[in-house]
Amino acid sequence: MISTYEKLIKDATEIMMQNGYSGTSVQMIAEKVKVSKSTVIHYFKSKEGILLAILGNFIPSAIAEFSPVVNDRSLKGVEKLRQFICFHLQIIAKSGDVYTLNIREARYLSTESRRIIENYQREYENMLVKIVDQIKKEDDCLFKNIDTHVAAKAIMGMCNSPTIWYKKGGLLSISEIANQFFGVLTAREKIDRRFQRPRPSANGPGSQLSS
Amino acid sequence: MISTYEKLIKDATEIMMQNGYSGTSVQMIAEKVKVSKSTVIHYFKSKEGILLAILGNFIPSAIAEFSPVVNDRSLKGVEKLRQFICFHLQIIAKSGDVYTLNIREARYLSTESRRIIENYQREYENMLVKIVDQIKKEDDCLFKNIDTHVAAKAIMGMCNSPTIWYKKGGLLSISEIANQFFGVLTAREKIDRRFQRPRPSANGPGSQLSS
Amino acid sequence: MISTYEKLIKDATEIMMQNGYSGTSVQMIAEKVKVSKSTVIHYFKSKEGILLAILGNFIPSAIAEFSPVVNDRSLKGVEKLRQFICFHLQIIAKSGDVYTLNIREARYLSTESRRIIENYQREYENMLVKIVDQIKKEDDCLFKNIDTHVAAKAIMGMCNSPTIWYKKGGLLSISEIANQFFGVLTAREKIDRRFQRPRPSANGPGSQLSS
Amino acid sequence: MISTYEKLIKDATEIMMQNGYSGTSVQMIAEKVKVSKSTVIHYFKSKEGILLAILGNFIPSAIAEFSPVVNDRSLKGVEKLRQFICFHLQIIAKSGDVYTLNIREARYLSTESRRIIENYQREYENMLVKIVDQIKKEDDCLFKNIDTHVAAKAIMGMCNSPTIWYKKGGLLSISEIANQFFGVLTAREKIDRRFQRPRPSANGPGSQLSS
DNA sequence: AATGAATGAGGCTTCATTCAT
DNA sequence: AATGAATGAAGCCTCATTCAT
Repeated sequence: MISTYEKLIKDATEIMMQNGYSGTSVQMIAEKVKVSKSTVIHYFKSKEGILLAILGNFIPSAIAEFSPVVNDRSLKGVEKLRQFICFHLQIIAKSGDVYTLNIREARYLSTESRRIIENYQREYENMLVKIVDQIKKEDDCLFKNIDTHVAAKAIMGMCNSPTIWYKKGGLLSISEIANQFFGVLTAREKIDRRFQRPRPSANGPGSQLSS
Repeated sequence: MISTYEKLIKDATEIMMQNGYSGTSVQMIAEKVKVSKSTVIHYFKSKEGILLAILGNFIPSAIAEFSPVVNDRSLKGVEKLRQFICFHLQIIAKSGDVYTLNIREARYLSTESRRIIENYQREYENMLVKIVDQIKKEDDCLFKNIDTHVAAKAIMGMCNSPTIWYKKGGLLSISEIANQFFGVLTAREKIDRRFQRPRPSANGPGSQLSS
Repeated sequence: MISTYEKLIKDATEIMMQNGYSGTSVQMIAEKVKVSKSTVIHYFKSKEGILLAILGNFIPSAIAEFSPVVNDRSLKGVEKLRQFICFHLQIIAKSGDVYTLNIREARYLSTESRRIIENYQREYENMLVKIVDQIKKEDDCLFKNIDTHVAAKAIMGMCNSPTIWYKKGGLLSISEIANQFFGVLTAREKIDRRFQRPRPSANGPGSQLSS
Repeated sequence: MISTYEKLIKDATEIMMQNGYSGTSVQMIAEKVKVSKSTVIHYFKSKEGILLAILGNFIPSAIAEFSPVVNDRSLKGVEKLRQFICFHLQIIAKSGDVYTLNIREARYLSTESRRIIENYQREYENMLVKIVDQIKKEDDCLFKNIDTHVAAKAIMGMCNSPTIWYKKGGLLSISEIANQFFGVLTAREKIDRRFQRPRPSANGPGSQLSS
């Protein structure tokens, strides 16, 4: 037997992720859960409270789920990155606008709520920061000379973009998109090319970036 | 002497870019321009009309401004990408959430409006598609085996992310962020390349990013 | 102690019957009942909801009140007609534009609401249809060769006309008007009747109308 | 070449008859005539002015058209009634809510406008009053002991009712409805009349109506 | 734990009208 | 003759929230 609160959190998450904060009304949640508006407020104190509860529930559990990968010493950073992208995109496919939801609507929130939310997000993003750091240590080309936090922001932005355009049943599956995103970040010259004759054109991107 | 309409478009753009569509009220615009709410509606018919007018004004002129770069036959694709990122980030720094504004709030719009907006966006994004295409032809590692449109989406997502976190006067300037984003996408330096012939030109983004 | 809802229905009925649907604002009702506009909407969901509630309350109870007469097997159809006219005109005198209110303003209503209202009206009008039918069977001259439904429409139109011109305290009382309307429909030749066999019942309409 | 004013009157009439006074906006008329709202007001001073102009145009010309029948000394009153019903129903079929339009919405009008309109209507209705009067003199059963004005009101009400329910292309044509309405008012055929002078034609409303 | 009653603030839009041109 | 600019008033509705039960 699922408690009212659990159902509330579950459905509120779904609705808010899909409609955004200001696009969601207390009424919408109440209807979905089949309780009264008053009951929703009763549990969460306010609309902000709903958001806070959702994130306080969602983000930590997402972190808990993915942390083992981040902390796995046997994995290369690049592989962790690949898995992170997969993980995040699956969340988006399932729940919608999980991650940006908040800040994007943060205008409407109290300073206090904002701070809390930003902490959650920082924590989540921190997983990515660690991964990028690891990659920078292990790989001699990826993210070279790039600020780790900016890189993390960039990757987060990329990974969140499907919230806008991804549609279930589209041409590409989520895992295909994940692979391609990974490719955008990591695709590099293949090993065998090192032995190919020097390329006639020297001003490829690589050349521009090397000192 | 600036006409009411021009002032309306100008201020409405500013307010909507900053507050998002649903975060903006007709009243807010009216107050800023110092006309009555009725006057705002008089010019735009409806709130949707305001959005449409803004985008119909903004996006085409952004396209007009950047198109020459896209079509410049003397430029390498990678350089165009660098310039695109700079261009887009400057827009964001100046106007805020120009590009995603729309779709993100698209839920609230009529199908018709949505179609129009999506067309604008497609046109804008198309510039990036062309650039990625050119890069794929010229470069043998970047975007290899990646669907051009997915790559464009990925880059757009990355480039739009500062709408969420960028603050004027932060640690990094917009152009620094732009350079780093560019680096995230293109840094592929490899040990063995160090032995390739030195390039005559040392400036361009590469120099800024290398240590 | 009368509940807010009851007061709301009561006053809303009064105001709407008098001012018509579009002539009535939610504000007017709120003021009369001394609650806020929000409260009115709280109870009825929308302005249409008010109309629906009024009619759903009013018409069925009017039908319930008059049905016994319609179904009374001991009464002649003509007598039922007389009573119907009286009944309907009394309603008009008391409540105003009860019956036509709706359809006349039906333009503004959703298809769904319209359907509901038309059903109410059909039910009400059906009482008249039954009466006309009975008359056609019993009387060898009234409504001969006339479509029952058209006759009912005609009579309804006649009976509703006082909504336009009737004023309390005018020259004619409601019951006088009712009698005259009845006469318009049923007055028949007198002279030749003198030669007919005496009718068992002398208290038909004829007796009331003849001098 | 039709003048703007003429087109304005023509289209405004059509729209107002169909939508009622408060159901019609200046904008609607402007759109139909393809001029600006200002132009509409320019010609009529105000929305009330539109109504007044329409009625001042419409009703007198309707009276002018039908008066010859009313004043025709060679026609029986009953025949005039038949023709009046036909005439009025044809107007309704063509123009909609011609007659009741006004008073029904009269609430919203200034006292002055109201007076003017009521005069128009009285004049129109007066044709019917005259007809009823004539019938009362000629016929020994119809409208016996009925107040002439009440009878006229009753008939007007009946004749206006199709504004509510008549739909072009319905089961009954306008002229059929007219015939049936006429029958509702006059069908008084009696068995004993069969022995009065034989009527040549037994079908059609005429047969029912001849004395 | 759960809810109905009630509300104030605000939002978008319609509308008739005035005014200057 | 015809119009665009501008507006104030009003209308319906949404929404988050408070309170008493």
